[in-house]
Amino acid sequence: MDESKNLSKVYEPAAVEEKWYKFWEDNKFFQGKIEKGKEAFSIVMPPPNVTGMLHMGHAMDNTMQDILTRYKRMQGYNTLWIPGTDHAGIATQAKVEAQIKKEGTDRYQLGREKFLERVWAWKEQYGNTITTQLRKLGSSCDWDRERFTMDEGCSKAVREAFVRLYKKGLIYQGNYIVNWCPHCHTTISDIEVEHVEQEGKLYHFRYPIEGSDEYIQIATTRPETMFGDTAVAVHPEDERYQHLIGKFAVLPVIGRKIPIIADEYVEREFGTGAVKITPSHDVNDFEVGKRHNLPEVVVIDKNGKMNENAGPYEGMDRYECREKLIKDFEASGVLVKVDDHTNSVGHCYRCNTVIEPLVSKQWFVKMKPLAEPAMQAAIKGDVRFVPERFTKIYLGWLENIRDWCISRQLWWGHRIPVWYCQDCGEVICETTDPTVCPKCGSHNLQQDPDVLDTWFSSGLWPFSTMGWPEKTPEMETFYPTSVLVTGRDIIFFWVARMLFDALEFTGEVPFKDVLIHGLVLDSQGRKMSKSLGNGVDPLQVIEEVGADSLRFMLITGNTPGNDLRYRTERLEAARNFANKLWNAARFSLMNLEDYTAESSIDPEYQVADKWIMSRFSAVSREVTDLMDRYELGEAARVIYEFAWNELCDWYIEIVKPRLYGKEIPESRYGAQKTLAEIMTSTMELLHPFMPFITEEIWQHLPHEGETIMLSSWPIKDESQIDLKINEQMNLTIEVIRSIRNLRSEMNIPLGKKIEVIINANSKENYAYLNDTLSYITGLASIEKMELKEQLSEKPAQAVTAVVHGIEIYLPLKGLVDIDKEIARLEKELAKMESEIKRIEGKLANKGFVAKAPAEVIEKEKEKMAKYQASKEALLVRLNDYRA
RNA sequence: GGGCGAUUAGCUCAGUCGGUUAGAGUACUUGCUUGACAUGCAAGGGGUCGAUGGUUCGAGUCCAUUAUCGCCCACCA
Repeated sequence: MDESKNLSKVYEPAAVEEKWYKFWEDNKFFQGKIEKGKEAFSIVMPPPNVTGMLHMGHAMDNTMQDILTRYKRMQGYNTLWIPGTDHAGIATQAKVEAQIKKEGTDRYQLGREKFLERVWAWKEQYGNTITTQLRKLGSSCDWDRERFTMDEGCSKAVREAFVRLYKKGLIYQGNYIVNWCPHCHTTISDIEVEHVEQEGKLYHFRYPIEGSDEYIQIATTRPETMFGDTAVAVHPEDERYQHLIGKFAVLPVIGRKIPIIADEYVEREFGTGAVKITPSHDVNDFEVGKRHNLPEVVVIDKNGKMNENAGPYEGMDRYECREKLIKDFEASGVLVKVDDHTNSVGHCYRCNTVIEPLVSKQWFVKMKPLAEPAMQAAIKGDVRFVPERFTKIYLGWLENIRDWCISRQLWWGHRIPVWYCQDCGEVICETTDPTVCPKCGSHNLQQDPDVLDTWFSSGLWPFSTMGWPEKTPEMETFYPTSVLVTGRDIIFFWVARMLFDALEFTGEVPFKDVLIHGLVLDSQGRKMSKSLGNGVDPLQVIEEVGADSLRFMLITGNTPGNDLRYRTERLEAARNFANKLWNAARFSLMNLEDYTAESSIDPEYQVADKWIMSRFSAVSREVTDLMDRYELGEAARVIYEFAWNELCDWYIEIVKPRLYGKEIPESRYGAQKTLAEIMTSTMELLHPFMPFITEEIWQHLPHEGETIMLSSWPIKDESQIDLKINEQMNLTIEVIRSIRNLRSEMNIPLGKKIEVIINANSKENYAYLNDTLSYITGLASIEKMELKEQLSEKPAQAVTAVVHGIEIYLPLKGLVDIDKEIARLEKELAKMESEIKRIEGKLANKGFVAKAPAEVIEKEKEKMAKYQASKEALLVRLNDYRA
């Protein structure tokens, strides 16, 4: 163990953090134990992408989880925090595809098997990056239970879940309109589509009516889809078009006949009131098409290019086609006019390509039956969102949910466990790979080429990580988990899906509380993003100021659900706090070198000792309450203020003379004992927030046990809160402040010793101050002090301050400017009078006296008495001067 | 088109059940090489809590209206 003398003046986190993390991990302190009869606390980590890097969002999310986990662990819960990573289908595959592109090849040339080998190799190479980074942050998760969404167990869970849903009829295959990303070359689900308002054009075309000279004018934002038109729709009650319903329009260029139909979906006021219907490339048109049995003509292929149905435009990119078409139609007179028009266009959330809605054969999860129990769980309160307002957002989403398209045309992911018999067409879906068709006996089976949406496996995460579908000890001990901590941006993607999956497969909610936090924004309030280049790297920050400071910065001043701006000033404040703690520890250790917990000396405890212990009791209780309500930012603030203001600025300053001087061993020993205890307890209270520095300091201090992380949460008995002592110290502090203030106003530097006369003006105050006189002389740098219960003769040449009726005189022979002094006292008097007037008004208010709680009234009366006493003292002094 | 959040000191933000003289960090002013810490100490200045109306003995806090900014959701071509 280091000697305190060797502690550097400035805290150096790097070595300390590495040392302790290794110590904790090597000793398996993070491990969740399979124990019966001990209350469990469990969290599953939202799995970061396996090839990802730790960003500020992760740092905040995991700091919150770690704080809760460490807190509960110290409270004696059997604690488990399961870490893990997500295979992140599209993102990871895209990275590897980019890599092999540089080698001049692509996945199709490579083939499925070879390509997957490359992805696994990539995963092996980069998969540890983020878990290493999470360790640097101090995350106390159980690494022995680390999981990966594509490991054997999780894959088994995915398979089981799919088969169960399939057999229940909740997974089905069908030809529907889906969101296709022409760049990622796969379908994506509705929530993976980001709608962006865009300035676009509204093109008006005229289609000739068959067998007539008439035209029908339609308006569209997507001219190129006209080759897929299979009808023109008008509102059934639209008088303008009554005579055309049932007739046919003729598509320009290709000359195909399409019916004019009536459907209430059409808004008469919009455009021309006539809509071209393209069932295979528009979600609404798809619905209309279903209602009217319209054929579906696909005209845009999976690369976003026009196909053979686009006649002369075949092979063109969809936007190229649009341009060409407009030019051609302008010439041929089909184009009537072009209006400016803003509309919302769907983009792929991964690559930002404009989504092409198209009809294709995909797998879907039927949502209504799953959504209902998931909604009920929130309504009944089985699951609770913090802050509560997110319940409404969650419910709103589930209420309007549409079926979930889960098949992805990727290779990296869980392959859909469905086989098709090539001979009889039988569809086989089982938990074990089939080798023979149960219907025709054929061995010619082929597995569905697609993989599942990454979020399909994420939804199972809270229980797949615990070994479901097996009845594992983990499931029995730790499931359902206690709380889920996550960002509000993935409530739909993830939280909702875990809820309906858990209810379906385990019959229980997967977690009781959902703690939602906001985003970490840059200093200007913008989202941190790669493209903006405004992201701050948490690892660099850790390197510079340490993980503790980063954690503290991410937690303080943050409210659940709200965004947090990253500002270097705040980080510096956190770093300064760490340094402050460090130096308080240095001070303590310097003065505890000869300290032993057991001694023949009888400790003498003074007011300050009792006060700091009393304050700690109150603070630890408040912190505990705040933690239990997930008010982590407030809890951190309360500890900060206690440690810096009360402990460092007051207690340590007061206790110095007792520690330095060895003349009264009992007093010194009492101070040592209190200091040792308060420092240790404060480190424990702060440990969940700043695990490294608290461990380092704690280990140097007298302590019991191997590690601070397994010490008991330092909540004190309420009976240790001593209000009388608090009052006495507060009075002492105010007196010291007043004297310091006088010095400052009179320009007397602290170095210069002064003489002070105090007239307590009451028995009680006299007794109080008499007890703490040495603190006053010490902290106000007083050479000669005179304290009287009632001063018979008041000093003539002195400046005066009054606090709670106590008169404080600072004799300054020949230096007192009487006029200035009178002005100063008058100002003070005016202040008192205005306060008195305010309280008088309150107390004169019949309603207040009748309805306010007794203690509130009592408080007001006490204040009144104090102000009155001060006022009178001031008046007397003023009269002396005026006389 | 709906919903949510924010609006408090120059700046960035806390303020939970309505009840001290509304707080912190930072910035600012003044003075300090006080034997833990200048990443520090001491003393200060700085706020009509976005606006209006209401409920209440009492409102930063609750209700209504409204303004500005931000976010989310929604199939008007």
